[in-house]
Amino acid sequence: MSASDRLVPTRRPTLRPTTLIPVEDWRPAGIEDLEPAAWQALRDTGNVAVVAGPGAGKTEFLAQRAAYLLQTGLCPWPQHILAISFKRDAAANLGRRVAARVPEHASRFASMTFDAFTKGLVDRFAPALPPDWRMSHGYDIRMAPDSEVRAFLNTVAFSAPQALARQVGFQPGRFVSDIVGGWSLPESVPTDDAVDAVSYAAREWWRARYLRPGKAEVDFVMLNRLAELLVRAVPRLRRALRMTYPIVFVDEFQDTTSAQFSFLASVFGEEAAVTTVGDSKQRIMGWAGAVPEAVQRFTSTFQATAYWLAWNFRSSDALVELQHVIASKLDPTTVRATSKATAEDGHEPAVLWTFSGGDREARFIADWIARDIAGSDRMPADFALIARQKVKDFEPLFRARLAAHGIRVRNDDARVGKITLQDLLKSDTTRLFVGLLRLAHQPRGLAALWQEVSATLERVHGAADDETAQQRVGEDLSDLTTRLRAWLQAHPPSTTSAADAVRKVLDLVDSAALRRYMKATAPGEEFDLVTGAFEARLETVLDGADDWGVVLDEFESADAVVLLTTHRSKGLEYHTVFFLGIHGRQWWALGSDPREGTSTFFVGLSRAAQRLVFTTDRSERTGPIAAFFAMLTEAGVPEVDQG
DNA sequence: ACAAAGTGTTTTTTT
DNA sequence: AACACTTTGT
Repeated sequence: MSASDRLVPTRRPTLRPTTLIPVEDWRPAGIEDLEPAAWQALRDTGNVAVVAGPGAGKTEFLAQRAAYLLQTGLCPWPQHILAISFKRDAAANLGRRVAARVPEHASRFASMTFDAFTKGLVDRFAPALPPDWRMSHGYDIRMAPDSEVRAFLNTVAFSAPQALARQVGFQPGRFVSDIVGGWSLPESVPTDDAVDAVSYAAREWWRARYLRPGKAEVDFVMLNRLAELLVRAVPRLRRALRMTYPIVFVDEFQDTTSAQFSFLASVFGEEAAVTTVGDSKQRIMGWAGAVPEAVQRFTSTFQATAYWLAWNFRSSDALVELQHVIASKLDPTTVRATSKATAEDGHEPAVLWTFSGGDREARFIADWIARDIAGSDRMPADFALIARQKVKDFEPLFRARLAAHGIRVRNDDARVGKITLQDLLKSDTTRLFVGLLRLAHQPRGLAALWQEVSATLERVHGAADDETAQQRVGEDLSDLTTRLRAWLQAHPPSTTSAADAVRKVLDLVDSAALRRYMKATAPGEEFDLVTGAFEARLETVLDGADDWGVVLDEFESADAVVLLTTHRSKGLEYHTVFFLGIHGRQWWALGSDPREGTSTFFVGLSRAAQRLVFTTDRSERTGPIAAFFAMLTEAGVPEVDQG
């Protein structure tokens, strides 16, 4: 999808709905009911700040509010709702949820990331930038590494006028997010040096990377600033945006950066009805530039009404109780949530296990998980191993100990070739290759996968709206899988190299067309990097396998115990969570920022639906980490020494 | 050649 | 805070 398609949705003409539901008759679809505060927030047509703790169903709330506004005509045809998320995953999830709830209105719900939206504006309207900021040779996207920011700040301190030289010593880690992100571009580039340090440094930054001969170089913060300038400088654009999107949603608002906040205020500050959802107790991106009190700032700047959701659909009553102890430390005014999840019998909800060493810990937990799976209908994917940082260090031990029970471990952040496992597994190229191999290996019973693969191939060959072309793609796919099947049968995994397998697949598909398609639809996803990583992953999983089905299962590791950082775990949930490494070495930053550290602790422990196991070693419990143990004691979490 | 001193990293997403 | 790695000093 190109940027212009996203900005003003033109995919296909939206049919005007014939029937609208009267406001008083509207009922939520797909769920039983909403809590009273959610009903109020849903019906509030002004700016709304929804404060919702873990498990409150933020995505569901937004989907229901979208359904309500679209079905009752409060967001009248042909106007759209713009839903902004931070991650692509979250944007896609919300879009899918709305499509499931109100398919007839889904085309008027635009769910995208902040960066996709601002980049789309820049790409479409760059020629309308004020003369000083006009691009002559396009731009490249490149994030400056910390070292480069450091070097830049040194140069600036050296070249700055005497009066400013001392003040431009900005923190390199915060410079782009706070200083560049907080500086609104003036319509003409200031020529006067005798300004404040912020304007001086920001202008120099733009000079070095953007206002230079040749191709400009930008990061997403700069794209945001350019988009904000465009909307400010081109009144017709601002009007068009407000006409198209009278309703705006922003998810995970506690993580909003200076630039994003200022963009929202500038574009949708008046007229549009903005709904934000978030939980300041889960603000763990402060170090990356999240503004300290985004929710409060929103409420005052946008004169929004705040609503507090108090139901928890995720966690059992006992775990909600535990969460409340920690939540109260972060915000003493927090109201205790009400668990709407059924507590399973026979579980100890929360416990602290102490171990004498990492190997002992991995073995004990692996045995425990294996026993639990054997005695229940749970799967490996119901278990998560969460740690504050450096999960890579935990990986080998847990992998080995769980493998002894035939259980896989997946670390989505692990490097495969030059990308992460997560990026590899999510890539369309990978999904296509794995799909083809699966269809070739197992010809029957994979109708849904056949659908997915042929849909991808139709898009690759531009056959989406052409029935004869679609038929040809279908025939080609049959032929391709037949030939690949013969090859797989002749080449068992044990005697095959990953390089040969990748070469075979690339040989059978129209790889030139695929490369072109990927370049157009996923420009950030380098085809060669993905195929390289695909080969690397395949090589590792080929090792010792004697069946292609097993190889593919191992490749995807869809059903595996996941190993992830607390940050990555945000928004996810698992039946059983092992929160590893409750000690000072993992939590070294707790002393310097107790608020953010405690929030990180809160995020991690609130992922558990039924069972939560904290683990630690026998090291000292003094220092800042003592606060965690005090909270666990206060919550009545028993401690068991497991040797 | 080796020790001391210094630096970077840790938690991350966005086309 | 703690560890890995690099640069500097003797």
